[in-house]
Amino acid sequence: MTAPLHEARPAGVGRALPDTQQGMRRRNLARVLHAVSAEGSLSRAAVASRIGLTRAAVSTLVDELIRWGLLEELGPERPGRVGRPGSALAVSGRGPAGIGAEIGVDHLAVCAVDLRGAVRARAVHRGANRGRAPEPVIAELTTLVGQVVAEAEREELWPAGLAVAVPGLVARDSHTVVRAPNLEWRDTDLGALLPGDWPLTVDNEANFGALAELWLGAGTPREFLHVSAEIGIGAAIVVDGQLLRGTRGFAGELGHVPVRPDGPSCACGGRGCLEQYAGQEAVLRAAGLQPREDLVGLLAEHAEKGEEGVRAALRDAGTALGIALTGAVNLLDPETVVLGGALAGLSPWLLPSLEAELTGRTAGPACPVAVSPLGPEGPLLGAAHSVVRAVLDDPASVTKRA
Amino acid sequence: MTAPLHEARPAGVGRALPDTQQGMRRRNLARVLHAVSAEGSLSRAAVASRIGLTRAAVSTLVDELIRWGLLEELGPERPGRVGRPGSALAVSGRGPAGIGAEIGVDHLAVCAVDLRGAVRARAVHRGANRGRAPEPVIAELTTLVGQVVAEAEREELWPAGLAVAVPGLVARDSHTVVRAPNLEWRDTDLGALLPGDWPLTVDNEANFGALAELWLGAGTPREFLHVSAEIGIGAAIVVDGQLLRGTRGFAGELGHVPVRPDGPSCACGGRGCLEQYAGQEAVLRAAGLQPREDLVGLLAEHAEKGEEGVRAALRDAGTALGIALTGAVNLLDPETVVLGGALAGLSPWLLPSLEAELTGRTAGPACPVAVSPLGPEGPLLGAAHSVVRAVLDDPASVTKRA
DNA sequence: CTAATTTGTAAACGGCCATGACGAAATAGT
DNA sequence: ACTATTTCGTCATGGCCGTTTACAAATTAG
Repeated sequence: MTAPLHEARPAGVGRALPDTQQGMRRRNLARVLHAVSAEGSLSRAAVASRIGLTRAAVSTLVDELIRWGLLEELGPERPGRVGRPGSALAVSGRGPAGIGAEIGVDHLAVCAVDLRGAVRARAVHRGANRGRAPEPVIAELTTLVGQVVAEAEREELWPAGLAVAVPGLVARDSHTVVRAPNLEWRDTDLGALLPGDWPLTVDNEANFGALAELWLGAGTPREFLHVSAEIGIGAAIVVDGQLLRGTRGFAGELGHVPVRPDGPSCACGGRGCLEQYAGQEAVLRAAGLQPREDLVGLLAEHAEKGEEGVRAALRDAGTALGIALTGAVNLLDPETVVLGGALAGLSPWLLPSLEAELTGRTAGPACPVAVSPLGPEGPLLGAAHSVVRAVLDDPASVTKRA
Repeated sequence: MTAPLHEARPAGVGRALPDTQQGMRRRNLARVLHAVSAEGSLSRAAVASRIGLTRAAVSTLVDELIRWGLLEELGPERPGRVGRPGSALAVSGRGPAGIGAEIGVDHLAVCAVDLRGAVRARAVHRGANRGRAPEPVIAELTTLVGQVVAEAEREELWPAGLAVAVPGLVARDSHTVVRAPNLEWRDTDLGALLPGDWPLTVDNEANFGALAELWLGAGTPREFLHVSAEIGIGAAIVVDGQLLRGTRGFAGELGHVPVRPDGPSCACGGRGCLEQYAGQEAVLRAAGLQPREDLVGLLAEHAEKGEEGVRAALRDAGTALGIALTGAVNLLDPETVVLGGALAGLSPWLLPSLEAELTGRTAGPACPVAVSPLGPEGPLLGAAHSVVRAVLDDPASVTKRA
């Protein structure tokens, strides 16, 4: 059977560039870089056979990537087979770096990641940001960025872009934070506040967390649901290796999926939304605890001590999550569900009831549920890596800037 | 801000082909054909400016497409502006044709669609197929296909492929019907039964229906949810102009989204699934009617007469649908929801309660709900058009076959 | 030590789009 | 009516890019 090729507007490098010889070259540069990056170390001949070009063509492409400082020659490979050994190539550890930043409710963090994916510099600033005006927060963040950039530059890296993860809604393809309830920011344009001549990306921390899971997670599928609870409960949906954002960018609002249609009414206008059962406020209330800054730690502490009320509250939250996820899994048929963010820390008490609900409501084999190994680092790493991926996906872009 | 190019494995023509000059040519041929097809009639210069190539390049591409019989020269355009008028090009009405077939519970249908999208031949065979063995049904279908192909050939069309819509689950990228409850077929390989040297595609009728909506619907968005009820209740999810199939191909199982978690238990193992409230059986039972062949007609008749029991049953089904769709809309943020298949015919009685539920449970503007204008024709047209799209997406493929 | 194998590179080749120029066919202005 | 202008389609030229072919280098097998 012939593979169906239905598609009208292909995404990514494949077609965003005009289909001319220059575009072709540019895409092939990306393919070479991707191949080496994926394998860690590869000879020219290996790259050629992997991406379907000839050795001669790959040679010229590699030359160019080396000239741009994106690829390095490691020297002859250890010969295991007959024939002349290849010369190992690796992605450079001294080229461009992705700068990731995170604006948290109680901290700011910045890190630099090189093309190999290694974190090469980082800086953290603790301190509650809830209710503070954007300007001083961004000023602090700017100095942190400056520190990290300086440290990266000492290691012969240069910043290729800045990506900022924020705990709130970000307008699609913009730098504007539409609403960040936990910071109490509204319609804040970070582009105007952040200095820098680099490309800037601003996105929701949940999205970056999911992307981190996609890029860094162990044995990561290309199709999964990444659930996190920071502000409300959000699910980032990854389909075919890409984030599903929705028409208005509101996709993934798992928190307002109806769990019990006649349940308590919700701020969204609905009734019995998941957030009424598994949201932070709801769980705290059910557990009979007073809120403080580190809610996850609070809950985990008490649950650890074996307090039945707290455990029951978390169990019930898990059940509600399981019901909502059953719906999501039936709709999307993902390979796995990953619990990230605050949910990762509470998973010991959430998972049993969650999985019971999920398997009980599924005919065939239930969708496996995993806990994110990245934990709270996800968003920051995802942000930094998003910049790195941009370079990997279009290496020519690094020469297009002064 | 630079557009993020994140993507690792791009889909479609864009990268499936090796990135060589031949591939480039092939993609550009597709772009020219797409442009003309989208606009109906276009001059070479207009195509050039639209797809970003030069007039000279487009000229040679057009020449090739004309030589292959995919494009036609209509003659000089009516000049409205200064300058020499262009020579209008149109997609040929005498080239390849897509043959679509539908295996329904009470009918077989076949049609031929030309590259312009016009239905040029069709044949229908009424008769209940429930419980019949696959072989005689396929034999009947084969003769219908023969008739349609003969008729198409009289109009100087030649079949470029056959796509079959079946009311059941089809294994991904295969010709095997895993399960078709209403036909009572299991693990039936249509590839072995259907003759022909053409490319064959077999898929679920709901999927083809959604694709028809995507390709033929009025003002069709690239991101929507197509809900249909044939066997069970299914939703085809279209994201960025492509069908979201899920890891195992089971995506879109709206029928088993939990609506009332403590409701009646369902064959799927869950409780309170949508199907328990809006499935055909459930609605019939609630309406107090005896099943017969044409269930939609039956329900519509009685509802039309104003029978309160029937209307109430449909109202309740609409409510349940609304609850399930609220969850789906929150997750996916589609541009619209389209009711197709049996639901389209019953929409007058379903819509009010469905929309009430959907708007009541949404904070911002609710996702609009539309009724498919294609109605029962959807799957058949979608199947035929899928073949046409395959040609449009890779015109060079028509010369690659003897 | 020779034959076989594999790697990387160089030169010639061919395909494809861009560039620039030209004739053709329409409109706009005088 | 006639010329200038604009736009269209095509042709010849040139540059870019991957392929093909050939060859030297480096390793293993015998």
